[in-house]
Amino acid sequence: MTSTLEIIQPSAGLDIGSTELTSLTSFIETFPLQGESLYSIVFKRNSDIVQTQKARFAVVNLEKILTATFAVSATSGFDRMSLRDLSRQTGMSMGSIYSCISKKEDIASMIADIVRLSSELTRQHAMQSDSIWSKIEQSIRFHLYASTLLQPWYFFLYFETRCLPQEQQRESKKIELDGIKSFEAQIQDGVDAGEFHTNDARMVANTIVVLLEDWYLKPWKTLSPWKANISIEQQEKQINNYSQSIIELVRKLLVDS
Amino acid sequence: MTSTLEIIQPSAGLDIGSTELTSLTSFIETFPLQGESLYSIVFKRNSDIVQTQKARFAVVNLEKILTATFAVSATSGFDRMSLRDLSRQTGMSMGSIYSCISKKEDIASMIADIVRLSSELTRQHAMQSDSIWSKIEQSIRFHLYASTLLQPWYFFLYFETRCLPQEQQRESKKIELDGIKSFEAQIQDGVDAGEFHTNDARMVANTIVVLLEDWYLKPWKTLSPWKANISIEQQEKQINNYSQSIIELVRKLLVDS
DNA sequence: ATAAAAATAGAACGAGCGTTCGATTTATTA
DNA sequence: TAATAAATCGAACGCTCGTTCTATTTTTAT
Repeated sequence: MTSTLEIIQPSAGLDIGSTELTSLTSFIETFPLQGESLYSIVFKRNSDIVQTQKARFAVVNLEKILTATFAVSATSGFDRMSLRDLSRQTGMSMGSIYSCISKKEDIASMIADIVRLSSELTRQHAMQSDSIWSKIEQSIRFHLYASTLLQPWYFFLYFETRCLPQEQQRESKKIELDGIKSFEAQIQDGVDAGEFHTNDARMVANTIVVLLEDWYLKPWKTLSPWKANISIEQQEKQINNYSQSIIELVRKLLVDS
Repeated sequence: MTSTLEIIQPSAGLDIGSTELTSLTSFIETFPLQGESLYSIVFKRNSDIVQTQKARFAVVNLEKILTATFAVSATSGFDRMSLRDLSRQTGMSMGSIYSCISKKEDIASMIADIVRLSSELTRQHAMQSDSIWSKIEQSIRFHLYASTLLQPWYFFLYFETRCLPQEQQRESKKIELDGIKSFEAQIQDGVDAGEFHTNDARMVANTIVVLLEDWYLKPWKTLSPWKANISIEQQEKQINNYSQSIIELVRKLLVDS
C-alpha cells in the first residue's frame, strides 16, 4: 500500500488559473478544492484505502464522514471522537464507514493530504506573479482565501497533527517552516533589490505566517466572528479587511522609515 | 467541592516584586511559580482534590505526575496518555497517583489553574509601570519570561484545552481575549495621548499576542531552537533577541511615519 | 426479471482504558 | 517500641473503544 504521504502529486490535473487574485468571489471560480469536486479528489487520491468502488457512493460517504469529523472533533478532539459517534452523526453503519477507511487514523491522513495539497497550490499561485511585492501580496491573499474555504480542514490539521503517523507529523511541521522560509526569501529579495528595508526578514516572515494561521485557528476572535451561515458578501468584506490589515502591517514593517 | 476555577485568588500571598524587568535573571529572582515552590502552590491550591495530606509527599508526587504528563502528552496528546503510561514514567503505582488526583481530568485542571495564575501575575506586573510605552514593553517581557519558565504548562493548556470541562474552556478563551483587549486599550491610550499613530489598534494588539504565543508553541522554529539543557546565558540571549524583535516591530507599527 | 456484484448493517470480540479497593508497607506519634 | 495513621501497591472491575465479520439489502448488469 502506498502511504498517503507519497500520493501527493499536486500538479496532477489541478489547474488554479493564472489571474491576479483580488476577491474571494474570483478565487472561488478557480479553486478546485471545494464543493463536490473536493470529495471526488479525496476519493481519487485515496483509492488505495477506500474500499467502496463506485464514486457515486464513495463521494457522498466521504463527505458525510469528514463533515461529521469536523463537527465532532472541533469540540472534543479527534481522539475522543469514537467511531460510534461518527456512525450516529452520519447515520452510517460501522460497515459503511469501514468501507471508506481501513482505520480511524485514515480520516486524519485524508484531511492532512488535502491541506498539504492546498498549501502546494498556494505556493504555485504566488510564483506566477512577477513583481516581488505582488508575490508577497498574492501569497497572503491566496492563503487567506484557501484557508477560509477549507477552514475546518486547516484547523483540524493544526490541532490533530499528533494523531498522524510520525512521518506525516514531520511533513506538517516542514510545511509551516517552508511557508516562513518562502516569505523570508521573498522579503530578502526585496531588500537586496532596494525595494524594502529591514534587518530581520525572518521576523517579518514569521509574523505574516502566524497572522495567517490566526485567521483559521481563532474564528471566535472578534476580528472575524465566524457565523454559521454568513453571506458571501460579508465574508468577502471580512476577508478583505483582514488581508488589507496584514498587507498594510507588512508594508509598514518593510517600506516606511 | 470547590471547582478549580473558583480557587483562583492570584493576589493571595504571591508577591511579584515591583522593579522594572530587564532580564530573565532578574525575573527568576522574583517569579514565584518555579522550582519546588511551584509544586507547593499546586498542592495548596488543590487541597480539596489531593488526598495526600503531608506536603512532603504531595509536592514530590505532584511534580512527578505533572512532569511526566508534559513529557508524554507533548508527543501523543493528553487523551492518548494512559494512566498506566504515567505510572510507568513516574515509577508510581495507580494508588499513589490516585491519591494526588480524583480523576484524570484533574491533571489538566491543575495545569490550567497555574497558567491562569501566571497570566494574572503578568497583568498585575504591567499595571505597575507608569508610562504607556513602558506598560506595553513590560507586559511583553513579563509574558515572555513567564512562558519560558512555564513553557510546558502554557503549551499544554493551548493544545489540551478541549480536555477541560466546558466552564474552564471558556475561561481559557476569555484569558486570550483579555490579553488582546488589554494591549489594545494600552495602545489606544497611547494614540489618544498623541504618543502613537495607528488606525488599527486591535490588529497591533492581536499581532503582539500571536507572536507571544508563538514563542511557547513553536520551540522547534529556528527562531528559538529549544534544546533540552540550554544554559541560562543562552536562554537570556535568545529571549532578549525575541523580545527586542517584538518591541521593535511594535514600535515600527505605532511610532514611525 | 434474474443473477452477480457491491454496499450496508450491526452484533460480536478482544484489548486497553479510567477507576476502585482491600492488603501491605512506611511514617508518625505517644 | 508499640499503636496508629498515612501512603503505596497492584489486581480486579466494568465499560468503551477500534475493528472484524457474516448476513442482508441494494444496485448493477444481463
